[in-house]
Amino acid sequence: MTNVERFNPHVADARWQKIWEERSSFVADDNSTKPRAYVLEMFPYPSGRIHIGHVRNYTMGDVLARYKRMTGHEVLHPMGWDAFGMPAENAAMEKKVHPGGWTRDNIANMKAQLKRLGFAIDWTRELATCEPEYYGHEQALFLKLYAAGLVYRKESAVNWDPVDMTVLANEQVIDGKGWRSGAPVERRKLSQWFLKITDFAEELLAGLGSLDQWPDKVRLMQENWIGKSQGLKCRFRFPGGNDGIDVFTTRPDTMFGASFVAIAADHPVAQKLATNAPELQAFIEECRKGGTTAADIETAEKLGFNTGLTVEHPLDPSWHLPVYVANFVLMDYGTGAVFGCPAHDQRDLDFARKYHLPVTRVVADGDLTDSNFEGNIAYTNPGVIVNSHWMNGMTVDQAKADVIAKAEQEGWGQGQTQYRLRDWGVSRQRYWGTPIPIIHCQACGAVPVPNDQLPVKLPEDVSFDIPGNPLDRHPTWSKVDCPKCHQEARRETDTLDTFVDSSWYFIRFASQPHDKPFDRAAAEKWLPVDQYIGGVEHAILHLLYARFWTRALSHIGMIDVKEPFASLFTQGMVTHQTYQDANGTWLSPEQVRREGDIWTIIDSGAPAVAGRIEKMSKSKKNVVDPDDIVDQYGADAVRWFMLSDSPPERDLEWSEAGIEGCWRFVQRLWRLTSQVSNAEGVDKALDRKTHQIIAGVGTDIEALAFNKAVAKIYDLANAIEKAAPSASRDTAIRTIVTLSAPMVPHLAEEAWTQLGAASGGGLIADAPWPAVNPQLLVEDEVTIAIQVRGKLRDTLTVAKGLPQTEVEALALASQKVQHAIDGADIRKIIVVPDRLVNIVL
RNA sequence: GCGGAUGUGGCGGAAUGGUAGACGCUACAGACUUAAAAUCUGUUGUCCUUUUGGGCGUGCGGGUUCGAGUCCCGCCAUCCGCACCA
Repeated sequence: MTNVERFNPHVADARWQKIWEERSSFVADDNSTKPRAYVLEMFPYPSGRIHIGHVRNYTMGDVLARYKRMTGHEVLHPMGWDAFGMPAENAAMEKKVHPGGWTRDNIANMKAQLKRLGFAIDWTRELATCEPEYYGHEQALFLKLYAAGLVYRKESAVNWDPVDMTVLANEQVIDGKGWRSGAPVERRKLSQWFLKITDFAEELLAGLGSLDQWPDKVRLMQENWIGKSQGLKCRFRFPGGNDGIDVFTTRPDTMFGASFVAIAADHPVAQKLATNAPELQAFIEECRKGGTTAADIETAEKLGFNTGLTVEHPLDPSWHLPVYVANFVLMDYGTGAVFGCPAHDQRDLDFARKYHLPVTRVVADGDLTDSNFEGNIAYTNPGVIVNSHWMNGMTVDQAKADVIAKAEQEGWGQGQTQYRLRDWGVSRQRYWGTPIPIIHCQACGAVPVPNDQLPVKLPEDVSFDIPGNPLDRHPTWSKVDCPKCHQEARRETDTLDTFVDSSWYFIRFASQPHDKPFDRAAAEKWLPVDQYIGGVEHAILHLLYARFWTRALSHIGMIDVKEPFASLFTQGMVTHQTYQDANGTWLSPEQVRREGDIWTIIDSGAPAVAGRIEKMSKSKKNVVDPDDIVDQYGADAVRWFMLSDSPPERDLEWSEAGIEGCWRFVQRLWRLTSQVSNAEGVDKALDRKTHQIIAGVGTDIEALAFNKAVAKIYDLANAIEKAAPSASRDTAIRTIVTLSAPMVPHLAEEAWTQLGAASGGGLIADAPWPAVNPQLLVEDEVTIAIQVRGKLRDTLTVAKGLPQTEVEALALASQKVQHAIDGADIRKIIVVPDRLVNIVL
């Protein structure tokens, strides 16, 4: 093939990208009458450079978007920037740059990087959450939710870093110390804004049932996060009084097994007692100090403090139980108090053994019905109720219902549904976020900023040379008059959690008027997102918040969409081999050389160790920069690599050999396009292959099984190369270019022109997906497997639809089969039409 | 601890209960070339025979079935998520 020039991506990529842009090829038409497809990948945080995970994510979405265009859809495939957040403030502190400038520079760089990959994106809808045109509308939505009673303010405990003077997220507290300052973190009470996501707990849970295009894993994670449980809330009264301690339990059936009541350190009763009990005060302090890491919790001893108080058992007021303050009871779940039934709860048992409390069996463990419970492993399986007066003999479920009914009838408790989900605290004491549009007035309280004063813009003149929230110490920004009474007042200086920004961007993509967040009718035309693609790390927070926000907007009548993402796909990571030297210092792959199974450091000749294949990370020096590989191989080879081999939900290992292979295939495809012969004649076998593969690739792309689609295209390429020139072969060549167009669009455009298919200057991006001739999908000859006792002995190629008796006869005529039967009696013969014959001896 | 996923050649992975290993990578051999690159043609699960064939093979042990990588039961390993949630 010396006479054919190579495909040169360094020229072709940019040329086609320019043409797509000039022709607005990928701008979505709101008024189109075609069926719609909204394809969305999770928008990136503008950290500065795109990484290979972005490339994989956006390539997948791009293939789907381009395929949908080719199959006659009006496609919305937008891109934007999740542009608020802490890294910009950290950069401001470290590099003395303004967060806005830093962020906008990063966006410009990353946009240029994305453009080099030739994604079919409607850039006219680009948005960045840090721009007032976006966050101003977010403020308006926030105030709508506020007006609807879905936003409130309450005192809440936060992690406070006393050096940086800021609130830290739980993830930023490491071993009880601030991740940046290293100072011990304090628990502080601050007034914080909350969104009432718990109002939607049941809806969000029930809604998961309708999301049948979501991974089960993600639905399950959300289900667990919402954490619905049902049980009894009841009061254990102080003797003789009406006051008492409210307790929530999912096991009311075990109430006769109770031996103590335990309350959280932060429980009001404990707090009150502690005011004149220094020992209890000290114990409470001790509880608060306890670590919150997984290891801490697992090894933490169950500790309690006997308050000396007793309470009456609701089912027998003469029976008094001691009240402990215990370190394993959480204030923010249920009522912050539990009754302990040691025989049937492991924590309670640990606690009871330590403090020598009674352990009474009330659920039979098989034949074990003795009220005295032995051992240190609680029995939590189903069983029959014993040692429980009138409940004896009931099942656990019967007893639960019975106790709840009794409690409700007698008025000391009621059945209750409890959720683990808490309201969403959205206050952040930071600069680089959406200002919360509220004004605090001494006289009027919290007053919403009037709509005509939105957006509340961030001030530009801020300093980051001292810790704390720059908005808080800005000399003038927070000083405003109350919109109601016009007295001096103060702006809220907290900003919104960035998860709020990402909770509605997909609506703004669908409709972006200047004067309101979105136009209802326009947004509803596109929504819900038909296919959402992103990392599984967002399985809970982002996806739950976005679902909540959409439901909240629906609740207040702003949009009639319940679930924002009809179909969700979570893609795997891109991994790469790691290397270390003898001292454990990480080495980049370019620093090492392989000789057989021995790895050496190129510079020094010292031995290197090939480590685990891990997610690309700077610290492990195994990153590959997308720009570098696009420089080297062009966009199409990189895109092809991202789609090949690994199923998209699994991790993909980057490899030099792999990308080389992709480069070779791009060239091979290019060479094929020069082989159009204008020969005549039909090659029926190739026609069949072509049409089978058209059908298969389409099915695979719709299922996001890109690795399988890629394999089928290879298969067709192999078949074309082996075929003799014919009209069929020329058609197959045109077809393979079309089929691969969503994956390698630059090459496909180039080839399309070369093939003369682009008469009139048409683009393959606008070309229709090839039609399948169903007749060609049906083989007229089939290969039938012949088994003897389930083992393959021979294969026969026969006409499709050959009658069973004839197939049987042919099978038995086979020498190999006769040899395998070896004269034995044939008990029966199973015939699966057109597939196989199994001779049973 | 709870929940979930995964386990197939040297590697990534294919396979509506019906011919296991498609397709790619690697490796090896050959062709072309002065040579290299590129390209092309083979071979590439394993063992025995080395031609015909045949045995064994989808983490392990059972089961259902004419037939199991696939379905059921019990283990093991790895990975992920959640976690003192009453």
